[in-house]
Amino acid sequence: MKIDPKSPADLSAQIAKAIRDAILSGDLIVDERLPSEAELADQFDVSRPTVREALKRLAAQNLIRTQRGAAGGAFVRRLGYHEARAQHITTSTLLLSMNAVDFDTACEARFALERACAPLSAERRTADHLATMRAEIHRQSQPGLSDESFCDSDVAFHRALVDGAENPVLSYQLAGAVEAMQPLMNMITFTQRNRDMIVGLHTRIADAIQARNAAAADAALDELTAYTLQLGNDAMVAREKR
Amino acid sequence: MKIDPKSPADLSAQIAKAIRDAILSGDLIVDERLPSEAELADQFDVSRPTVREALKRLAAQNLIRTQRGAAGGAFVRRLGYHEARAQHITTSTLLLSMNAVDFDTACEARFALERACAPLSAERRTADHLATMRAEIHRQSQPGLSDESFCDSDVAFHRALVDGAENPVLSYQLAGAVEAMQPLMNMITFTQRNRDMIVGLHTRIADAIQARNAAAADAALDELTAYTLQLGNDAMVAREKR
DNA sequence: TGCCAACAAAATGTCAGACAATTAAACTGC
DNA sequence: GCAGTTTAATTGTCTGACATTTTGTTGGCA
Repeated sequence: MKIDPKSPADLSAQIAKAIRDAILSGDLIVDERLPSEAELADQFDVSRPTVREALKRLAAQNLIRTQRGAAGGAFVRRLGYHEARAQHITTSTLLLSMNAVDFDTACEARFALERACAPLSAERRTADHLATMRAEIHRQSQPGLSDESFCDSDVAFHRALVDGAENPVLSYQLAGAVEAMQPLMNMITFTQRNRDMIVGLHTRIADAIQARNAAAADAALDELTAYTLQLGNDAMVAREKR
Repeated sequence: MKIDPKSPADLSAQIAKAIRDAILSGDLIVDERLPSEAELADQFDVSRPTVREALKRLAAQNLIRTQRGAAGGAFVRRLGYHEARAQHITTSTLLLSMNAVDFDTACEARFALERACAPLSAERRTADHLATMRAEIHRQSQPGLSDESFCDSDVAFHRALVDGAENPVLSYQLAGAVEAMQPLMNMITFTQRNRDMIVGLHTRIADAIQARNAAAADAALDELTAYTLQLGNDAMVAREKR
């Protein structure tokens, strides 16, 4: 691992890159301890604060964790599904919020991906997944629910649908699409009639998944896609009038 | 923005979180300049190195960029598709490589998602997308191509397929699934017969997309999924025998 | 007046050294 | 052998300084 002190890039960025590459290439394996900050400073011929900045960069990317104390130091961190999911959601949310992605595009992407999971979910869903879906449908039917809570429940319902496919990679990928949509969905004000319609479609989806009927689930999702798009466009129109 | 000096968490982590929240909540908008390091140190009542560690954390997440010089400082950065894509791919690759995800699971997820894009791509693909697909098919047919180059071309082909849907959110999401699979695909040694088979299926897919025939594209992708799974399992068996 | 060069100012990048806090391991006395 | 204490290693933080880069300003000169 070498760095170029004459490069225009920050030393701490170069050091971070060198270590990151070592982790990605497998030179450093999970739970392996990196040299101490003082040793790294020696190796790269820089000061300790510079090394620390590099380590903080890696820590921000969840690549390492640090421990204080005698046997402490920086350790290569295992990136679990949970952290990866959280990172993916953050990135996706930021991408949507900072780039003025229109509702239609995000919505289309989300439902297209979700429909890819439905057949697998129909095949493999457990009783647990069904129970979660039913519980969320019940929650969505409660009168006096705030728009935010309704959206939360919506996300939970769809997450159960995706999880039913029993494929953690799929769940991870979908999390970014579904959860990142939430801020956009939250801009919609749901009338009671909207909610009844959505709850009805959710029920049809849950029924289809329970009956292991992929085609019926796909049809219901198709209708839900169209309805959501319509609601979003109505909200846009109302927003512009205001 | 406040921090708690008695919290067990690092001060730099707390400061980074405070600023990150300010960006995510919209208190700080794109291209806005943050206070200088010295001012932040004053505000949070910590030293400048601590502030710097916090800023490096944010820089590692592509949330800010820094400029040196008189009118320099830290600026809120717009997260573009390109950076988001790169981050997503890094996270996905790491997730797959560090968690011993089995080939079948990753493969299933990838092709399920890709099949979700095929109908849209059949509808909207431009001549450019088709040309890229044909070019990659031609490259894959070249004799003497290394396994790595073959995989690269495979990724490029599928990327063109996904891009054909003309939905940047879909392209972004799919990048994680398709590109992160590459290290796993690279473990496969392709015989000439394998390649012929894959090129044939790719040709059928390109033909279907060109004819705007979603059903035919889906069928070909289905066969490609099954064939890839078989190749992967063969490779696993060969690996264990060794 | 208008332009160019030199200089000053502001900001980040880097360094050195020190001390505090925390933790595991070594040691010591019983 | 064990419990309590000490010690050493390591990260976390602070202070102060200097280097580097960039911008703005100011002064002189045509």
